[in-house]
Amino acid sequence: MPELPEVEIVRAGLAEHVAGRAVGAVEVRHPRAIRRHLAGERDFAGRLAGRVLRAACRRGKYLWLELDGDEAVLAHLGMSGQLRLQPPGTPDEAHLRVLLRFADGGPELRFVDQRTFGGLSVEDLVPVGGALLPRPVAHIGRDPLDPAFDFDAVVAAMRGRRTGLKRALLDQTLVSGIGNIYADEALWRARLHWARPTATLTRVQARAVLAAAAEVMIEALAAGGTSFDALYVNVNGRSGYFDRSLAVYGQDGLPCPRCGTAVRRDPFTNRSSYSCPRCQSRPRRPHP
DNA sequence: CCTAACTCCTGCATGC
DNA sequence: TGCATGCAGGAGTTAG
Repeated sequence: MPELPEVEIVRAGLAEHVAGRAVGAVEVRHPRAIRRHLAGERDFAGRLAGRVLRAACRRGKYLWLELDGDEAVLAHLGMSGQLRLQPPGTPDEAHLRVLLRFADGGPELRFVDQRTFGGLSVEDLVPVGGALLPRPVAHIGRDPLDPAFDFDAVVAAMRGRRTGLKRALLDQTLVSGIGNIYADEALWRARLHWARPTATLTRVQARAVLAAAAEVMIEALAAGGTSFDALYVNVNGRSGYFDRSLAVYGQDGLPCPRCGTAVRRDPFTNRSSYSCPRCQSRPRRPHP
């Protein structure tokens, strides 16, 4: 569910409320939430107790809290994960999966996840291309909001792919942080069709869609993220309101804000793509 | 090597 | 009302 802006808002909340605090008792309420921590529940809880959480970091949709000693608690929210701060004693949320208490007795950190696609794990930090990343994040590309994001290199790599443009935007090894919502919004802003073969893009077009992705995600960040329901909230349980600013995503049949043509929904890899049929003309030879 | 379908879950809206 | 179906903001795994 959450894409870069939503994950960044959560990261900022963790930096403000959790960084510098020592972990106390940890409770794993659902084993699936730590399935990527191969050593199991006891190891997970034991490894965290007494450790101080340092900086809150992010790459794409992954976020992590550095621990002393080249390790980190890695979190991925999947489709429905939330990290929330709650006063001790707050009743369990319906889908509470992991509970982190702190030695100072202050607000607890709770991982809540309806669909259990997300999870937590403790990982080694490894150097990758000038960054220090949790091992499972080593293959994830930089995101367009990263100061070190290399537009020229990504443009070249994208044009070398034999796939459709939206598939490329969603490939987290090429460019990270973009999900189904912001891919559709970036394509609309750049007036490009989701099935456009990446190999036929000009450099200017490829750069434009990446710039549009950066732009729309910065705007969403400023609006507190996109939320259609209670499934996305920040660490304090508040929703964002960027959904009011979406041009095409979820706007099937509604007028395109630019030309008034009805927005169309197409099936796309068992999900949906939303686009304006007039602004985003279908390529002569669309990528299947 | 690269690309794409499949798969893991729960809950909700929709239609018969 | 009850039940089946499809769909939802993700990504690792596997098959080709």
